[in-house]
Amino acid sequence: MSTKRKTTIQDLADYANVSIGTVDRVIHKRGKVSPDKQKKVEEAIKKLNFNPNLLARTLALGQQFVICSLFPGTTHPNSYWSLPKRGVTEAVVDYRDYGLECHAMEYSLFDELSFVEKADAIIDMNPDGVILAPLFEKESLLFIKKLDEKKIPYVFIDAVIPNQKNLSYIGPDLKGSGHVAGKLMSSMLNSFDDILILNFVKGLENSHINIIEKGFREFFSSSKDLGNGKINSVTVPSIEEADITRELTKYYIKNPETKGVFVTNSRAHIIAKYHAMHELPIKLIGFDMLEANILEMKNGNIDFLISQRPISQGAMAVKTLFEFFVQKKTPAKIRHVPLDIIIKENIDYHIKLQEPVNDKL
Amino acid sequence: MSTKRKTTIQDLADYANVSIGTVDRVIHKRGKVSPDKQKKVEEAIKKLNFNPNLLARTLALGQQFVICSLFPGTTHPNSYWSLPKRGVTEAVVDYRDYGLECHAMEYSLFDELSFVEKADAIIDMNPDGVILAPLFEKESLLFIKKLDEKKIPYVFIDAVIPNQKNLSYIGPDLKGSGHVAGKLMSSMLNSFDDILILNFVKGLENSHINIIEKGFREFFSSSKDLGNGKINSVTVPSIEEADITRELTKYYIKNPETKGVFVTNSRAHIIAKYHAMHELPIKLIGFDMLEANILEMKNGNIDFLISQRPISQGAMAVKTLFEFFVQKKTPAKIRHVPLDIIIKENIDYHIKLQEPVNDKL
DNA sequence: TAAAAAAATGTGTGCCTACACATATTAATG
DNA sequence: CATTAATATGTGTAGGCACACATTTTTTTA
Repeated sequence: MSTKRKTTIQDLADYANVSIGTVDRVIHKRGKVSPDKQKKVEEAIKKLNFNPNLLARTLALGQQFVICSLFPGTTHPNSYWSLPKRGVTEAVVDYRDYGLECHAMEYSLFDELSFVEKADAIIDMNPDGVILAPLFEKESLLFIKKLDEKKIPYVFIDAVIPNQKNLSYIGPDLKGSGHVAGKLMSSMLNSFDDILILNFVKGLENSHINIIEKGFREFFSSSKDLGNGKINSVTVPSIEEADITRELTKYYIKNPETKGVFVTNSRAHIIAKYHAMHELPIKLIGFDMLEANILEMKNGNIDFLISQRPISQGAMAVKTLFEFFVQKKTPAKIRHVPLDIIIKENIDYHIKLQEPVNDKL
Repeated sequence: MSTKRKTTIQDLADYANVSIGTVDRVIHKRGKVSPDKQKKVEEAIKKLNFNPNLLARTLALGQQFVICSLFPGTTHPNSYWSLPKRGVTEAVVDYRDYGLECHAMEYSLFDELSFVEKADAIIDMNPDGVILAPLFEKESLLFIKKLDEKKIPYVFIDAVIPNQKNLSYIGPDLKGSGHVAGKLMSSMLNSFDDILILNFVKGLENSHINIIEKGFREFFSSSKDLGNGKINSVTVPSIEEADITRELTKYYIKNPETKGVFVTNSRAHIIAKYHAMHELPIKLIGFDMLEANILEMKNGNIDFLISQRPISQGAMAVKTLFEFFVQKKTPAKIRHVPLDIIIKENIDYHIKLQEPVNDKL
């Protein structure tokens, strides 16, 4: 099956009776072209509908882009942060032939110093772009100040520090995720049922949590028909299962009428197991499709999970930087990922999508 | 920022003390290489971690791929089928430089003959691959028989004819979508509430609808605690608003206790308007993020929409064919898209994702 | 008006691969 | 051992583009 060839610069040159060198100067606005030929070439570009071949261009330029990612380390093999990381890795493969390379750096969520160390290492590496999950706000600010100085573009992922010069933020709308959780909770409960909001503290995640909780409460307060029960929030200053269990027991003994729990991070599975063990018919909503959460959802111990497409986030971040480098595309400053509502009945399709792609060659 | 260059075939040649011609023969298993040099080159590939540059390869081959899509025509500007079409178009742009070209064909959902005509046109065109929405089963079977004869690979999208030689099916799990709808409905209603399943007929969609309805009923029958109310189904043999309204009125007068409606296609917006007009507090679940459905959801007249990522479907189909052509990747035969649960609170994020990408260059 | 300077335009090479073709090496045959 | 056949190996070119450099044309200056 043959079809019309694509227009090349040689075609333009022929049309305008000039050499490809002149065409090239026009295309790249390098000047040194007489006005009449300039016009003629521009006419050719329009008339022949010229689109430069990105492949050939890339090949000719032989450019090399190095980006660094700085994410929290994956404590468990299937923890949340392995997912954005996966998205980055997969996207980098797509752009490998275009000269893109990525160095993945990790810091510990329990150690600000590790963040600083890795950040410095990135600065030393002098990359072309950075993908950053700015969970330590203070340290992140110091880091991006250096990036700004070196004019290295950076993309925030998953979390955001407002009013910075980041190229883009790719992640959830935290308040919106609270709204979604509120709606889902209200659809399962009666308006007078009591609800518990459960926060965990670790590092600087606090500020985020507050916004999620705010959104959740906002949903109920925006309607007089809803949320006539109590909505309490408890913050457990630990992510240890023992600590959580203890706090939970304390709370439930005091508040036996609790009908729904909203866990503002990815650890709903711990609560789910607790509910199952104590045969508590309490509705449960949490975040993220971790292995453990998937299991508890399938066991019927989690009713809704809200997922923020962590893999897509990673892939989008890479794509954003690449398009900025190669095509000078300026992305939207804020790009909220869809908040996927996961239930037992549709979770398998989402898992399938998470699975690595098939064999090569 | 400089970094180690990527390994080229020249590097391999140097390492193995042969010419690039020999390297090429090894890479492409063209034979005519002495065993010792063969081994040496293979060693070089491993040691230098060689990955052929897809860009240079594509450029060198100068290959041209032509695919055709055969979808139902878009009756309204924002109808369902404009979305997969959008996905195809956008993906084709991504692969344009790789020599991919797509001819979009459309048939009328009310005219089998138009399908046959376009199908024949595609056969005449002798494309390298086809993306097909096989909504007319009988005619589709004739079409793919011809495709099989000509060894033209094809991908089913949105709908599937079982047991064919299609490269892949990309679309929803229909029964699963019924399960999801069932779960969502049950979460909103009491177990003894009456439910109406609403089907519309147009063309051969019937068979699909039956499966969706089956899934919906299956969900309720699988639990003794649920679905103790009546679950009736009505099939309206038209998609005209007037006809639908009449049938609905007839039904509601006979069944005033109806508490929930499940519309098995994308026309929930019509029912939504009816409910609003008559002030009926009936829960409503439908499919697909059409403009009209989005509006009614925002108005509060639709509770849940189930979306099957129509844009992704189109994009995935293109990607599948391309990877099959270029990288000989064999896709999974069935790829069910995630069933997105859309509510008023998360619809905006999904709309944003649907919007066309930003400016170029 | 010739020479020098400036501006405009053209040419050639590299990027990496695939493939046709040319050449070199080895094996087989009389 | 010379000759042919078979096999192995090397070379050249195309593909579209960017860029450095060479060459031509025009303008300026003495």
